Amino acid sequence: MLLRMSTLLLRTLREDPADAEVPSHRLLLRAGYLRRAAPGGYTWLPLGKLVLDRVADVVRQEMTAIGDQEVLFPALLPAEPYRTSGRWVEYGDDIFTLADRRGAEHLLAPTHEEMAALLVKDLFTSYRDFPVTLFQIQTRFRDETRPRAGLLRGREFLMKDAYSFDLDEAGLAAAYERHRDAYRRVFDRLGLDHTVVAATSGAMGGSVSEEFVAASEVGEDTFVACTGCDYAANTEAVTTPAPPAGDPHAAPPMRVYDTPDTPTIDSLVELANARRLGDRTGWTAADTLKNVVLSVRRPGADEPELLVVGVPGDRDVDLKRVGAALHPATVTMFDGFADRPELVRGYIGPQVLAGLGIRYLVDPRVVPGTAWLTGANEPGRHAVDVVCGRDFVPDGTVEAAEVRAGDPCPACAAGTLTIRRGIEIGHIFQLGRRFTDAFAVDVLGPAGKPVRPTMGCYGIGVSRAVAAIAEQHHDERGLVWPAQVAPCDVHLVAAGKGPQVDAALDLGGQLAGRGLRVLVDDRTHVSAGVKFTDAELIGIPRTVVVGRRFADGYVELRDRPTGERDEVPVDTLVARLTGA
RNA sequence: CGGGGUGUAGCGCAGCUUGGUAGCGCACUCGCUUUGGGAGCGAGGGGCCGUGGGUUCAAAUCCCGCCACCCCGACCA
Repeated sequence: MLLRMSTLLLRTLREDPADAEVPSHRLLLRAGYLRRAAPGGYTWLPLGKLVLDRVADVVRQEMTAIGDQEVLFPALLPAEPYRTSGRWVEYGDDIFTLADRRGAEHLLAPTHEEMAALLVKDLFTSYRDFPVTLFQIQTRFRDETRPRAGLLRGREFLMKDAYSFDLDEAGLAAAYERHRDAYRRVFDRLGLDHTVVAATSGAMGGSVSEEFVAASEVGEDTFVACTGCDYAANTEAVTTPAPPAGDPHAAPPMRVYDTPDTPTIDSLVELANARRLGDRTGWTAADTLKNVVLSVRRPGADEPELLVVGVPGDRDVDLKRVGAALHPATVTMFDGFADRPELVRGYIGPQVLAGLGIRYLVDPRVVPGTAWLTGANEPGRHAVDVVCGRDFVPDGTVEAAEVRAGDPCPACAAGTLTIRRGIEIGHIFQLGRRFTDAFAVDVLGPAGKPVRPTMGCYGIGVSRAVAAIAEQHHDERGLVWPAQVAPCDVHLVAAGKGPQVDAALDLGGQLAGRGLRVLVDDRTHVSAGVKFTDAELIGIPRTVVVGRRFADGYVELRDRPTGERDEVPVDTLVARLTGA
C-alpha cells in the first residue's frame, strides 16, 4: 500500500481546534484523522479509517482465534424484542427511537443481546449445537445527554460485542475466562496499558462482570487498586469490609440531647465536644451516623419511593455507588422535605424509620453492636449511644458511602486502596438467562427435555480504543502510534523537490512492493520544515527523509518514539525496513 | 437536566461596550525568489457574522426566542 500526500484526503491543522480539549480529540483532529460531522459523530478520514480498521482487525483476529463467529446485525431494529426484554423501558431516553411511515416503532441498536438470543433460538434446536459464540463489529447508537471528548463519548461509535451461549454454568464460566484472556491479548497487542477491574453489571444485568480500563487522566472511569495485592475494582463495585459485630446490649442506654443549630455533621461534632455529649469528648465525624434521604425510581414506575441510607458521618453518599447497587432503579437526592414534615432535615435518626414505613439501608461498617451519635428526629435534638441491633434494625446494607484513597482493601489484610482514573475499553459479563428467558430460547437436551442456554456478553469499544491509544501514545509534537495500529509502517519525506520527490516515490514503491504500508510526502509546494512537523504530528513510527545527502547515496531514518536519527545507505534501506 | 462559556471565511481569532459598506493571522490560487525544521515579496479568491423574530432610516453590534459547540456537575457505559 502506498499513499501519496499530494493527493491524500488530508489537511493538518497548525493550531488546536478550539472545541477540542483532551489530547486524543485534539491530535486526531489536528493530524487529519477525523472531522466532526454531527453532534457526537465523526467522519473517519483515510488515515483514521486505516487505524480504525487495524484496531478492528486485531479484535477480529483474537475473537476468531478463540472460535467466535462473526455476524452482522441490522442497526435499525423493531421495538418489540426490546419491549419483551424490558430494555425499551430500562434504557429509556438513552436509546434513539423512531417510527416508520406506518407508525411502527424502531430503535437504533445500542447493543444486540436480544438479536443474538433470537438468532440462536431461530437456528439451533439441539444441545449438540452448543456451545456457540457469535460476535459483531458494528456501529452502535446511544442518545448521550452530553457527548464529549471526541471519540471517547460519542452518540455513535464502533463496538465489538460477542455473545456466548452455553448449556450450563461451567460452560459460561469457561467462555468468560476465554474472553477475558483474549481481551488481555487484544489490549496488549494494541499497546494499551490496562487494568482488569471488578465491575457492576449496569444495564446488562447478570452477576460476574469485569471492566478493562486503560489508564488515562482524562478517563471517566474511577477505579481503585490495592497497594498490597492485585485487587482492582470500579468505584461502584468496591465492597467495604465489615468490622466484627458486637453485643448490642453492651453499650449504655440511648440518651437524647438538645443540640440547637446543628444541621450539619461539622456543627454537630463541634457542639458534641463543647458540651461533652454522653459525658465524653473526642467526638469525630466518624462517630456520627449520617442519614441521607434518597428518592428511588424504578423503571416504568410512576412514583419514586423513599429510601434512607445511613453512612458514617465522615463520608459522603456516592450516588453513583448507590445507583449501581440499586440498578435498574435511578437514585436522586430527595428534595421534598416540605411535604414530609415527619422527616426532620438535618436531624434524621434511624430509630423511627421503621415506624414510618421507610426502608433503611446502612453502610457495611454499621454492624450490630456499633453505637452512634445521630439525629433524634426532632429539630435541634440528637441522640447518643444509638445502637445498631438494639435501637434500630436496618433493612439491609448498601454500598453507598464514597470510597477514599487509603481505605482498607476488601481482598487482602495488608493493602490499602489507591484511586485511579481510566477509560473503559472493554466490559465482560456473565449474563445468565435474562435474555434466553425473555425469548424462551429452549433447545432439546440429552435427556429429551428442553434446556435453556445461559449467556455471556463481551464488549470492546473499538473506536474508543483508538482514542485510548492516542491518549497513551502521544507527545508534545503529536501522535506516536504503536507499530501494530499505525496507519502506515513508513513515512517517506521528500525534503526537496525534483529528484528527491522521484526518489521518495521510487523507494516507496519498493517498500510497498515488499508488503509495507507506505505514506510518501511527495508534495512539491511544501517546505521541508512543514513536512517534518506534519510527519511528527501524524505519528507513523518510522520516517525516512530523502534529502540533501541522497545525492551521496544516503537517506535519514528517524524513529518517531525516540527521535533517534540514523544515516543509512539507500541501497540498504529496503532490507533494513523489511527486516531482511 | 442544572451552572458557566462560546458561535464572525477551511482553522485560530479581532470587531459588539458607543449601530453606519466585515477585518487580521494561517490555509487556499497565480507569479517571482527561496529550498533540511511551520520561507519572502507581490497579486487574488473565499462570509446568510449559528438561526428565527423584534427595535431602527440603518443591526455582526441592541432586545427576545431557538439551535449548536466546549467546560463543570447530574446521568450513562
